[in-house]
Amino acid sequence: MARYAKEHKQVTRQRIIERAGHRFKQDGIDGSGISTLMSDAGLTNGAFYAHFESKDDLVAHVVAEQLRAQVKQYDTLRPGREGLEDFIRWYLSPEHRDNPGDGCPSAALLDEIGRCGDATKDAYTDGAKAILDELAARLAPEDPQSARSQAIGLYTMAVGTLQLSRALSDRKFSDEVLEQGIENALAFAR
Amino acid sequence: MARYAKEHKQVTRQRIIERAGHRFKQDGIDGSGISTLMSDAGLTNGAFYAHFESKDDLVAHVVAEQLRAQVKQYDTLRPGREGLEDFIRWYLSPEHRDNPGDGCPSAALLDEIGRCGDATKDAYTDGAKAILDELAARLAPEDPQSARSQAIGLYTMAVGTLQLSRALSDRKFSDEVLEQGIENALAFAR
DNA sequence: TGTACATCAGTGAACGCGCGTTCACTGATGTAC
DNA sequence: TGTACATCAGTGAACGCGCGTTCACTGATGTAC
Repeated sequence: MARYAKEHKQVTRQRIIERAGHRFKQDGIDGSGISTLMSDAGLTNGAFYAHFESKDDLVAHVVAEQLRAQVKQYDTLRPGREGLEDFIRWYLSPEHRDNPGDGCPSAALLDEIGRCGDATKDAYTDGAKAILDELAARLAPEDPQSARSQAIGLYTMAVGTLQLSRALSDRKFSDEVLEQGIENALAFAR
Repeated sequence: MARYAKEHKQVTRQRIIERAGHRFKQDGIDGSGISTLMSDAGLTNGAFYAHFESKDDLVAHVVAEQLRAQVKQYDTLRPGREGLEDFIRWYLSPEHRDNPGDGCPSAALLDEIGRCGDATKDAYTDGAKAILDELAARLAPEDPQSARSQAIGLYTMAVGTLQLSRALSDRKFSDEVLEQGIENALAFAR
């Protein structure tokens, strides 16, 4: 092995975290083994413990990173309520439904996170607060209290709708759920 | 072993399915092994394959049974919209949040079901249709089209809210999510 | 009425496998002299 | 300038364990004679 630049190990660690995010969202946390995760990052299983204390430790960092990425994604939207509509239409699209690995971590992993340890739940809690703040700021900057409530309703409805659409084997029904979900979310955000 | 009445094996099978429902909702599907499931039903691991073809086969039957039970539960509510309010207040209660094993299968397992095979998704799809029909009938019997859309919004928001509350390690924040969720759901169902 | 046998729900040990984790080792590089 | 050594990210085999699954067996009962 070559002797690398100072930031090399950090870069590798970041790559593991990002690829693991994709894998977890696709196959679930319990459904993703260390060997697969390391192979996704172009490494072998043995190197894992040079980067993380345990699988739980990785999971907590992945969850934090995933929610951070989702907040960042909001910056690419149009400002204010229009951006919120963009978000809803992207979130409840068939493309998002069919590509969980590239999508929202909450939709892919929320019930599994509920069964994780404190470190992971702490990471999720921090991320969720940031996401709800971001949504609330776009909903009603002048009335923080009702905006917060509305943000919770909007986000939970979006997450639940996408999860439901993914659990349905009837394609037409699944499409209908997404379409009605967009109407519901747009109406709720109004 | 005693020689049993004709329905004995069916009764045992049903017991396995019901206890497995509780276990799955508590520990996840991937998180529940055959030995544990059989021990929950008062049996040993070897008997499993006299009742089910495979774990997947059990999962599909458990999902079907769980949603059937949830539809049945609606019969215990007051009729019409009032019953819907009872449902929302029960669904988004701290008791429900803290006892996933006795609660809603969608909140506990929805994203995992999305990663299951066709048999399980088929079972979920049938059950979800029945639940949405039940909710829609209570929302607006006179306008089936908008009632269906509203039912989808109400159910997905309830599921997403409960999941979110379970994933938060901050108790106060979790309580707040439930309380705002009740307000959101009641407003949405109106 | 008594005995040999068929039934069959359930037992429990074993199968190969992949899990999370550990560890002795590799080998390309920078550094010391 | 050349050589011996320290560094350290990464390798890959191995650990014990629990997974889903298989199977020879058990033993209490009903039935046949």
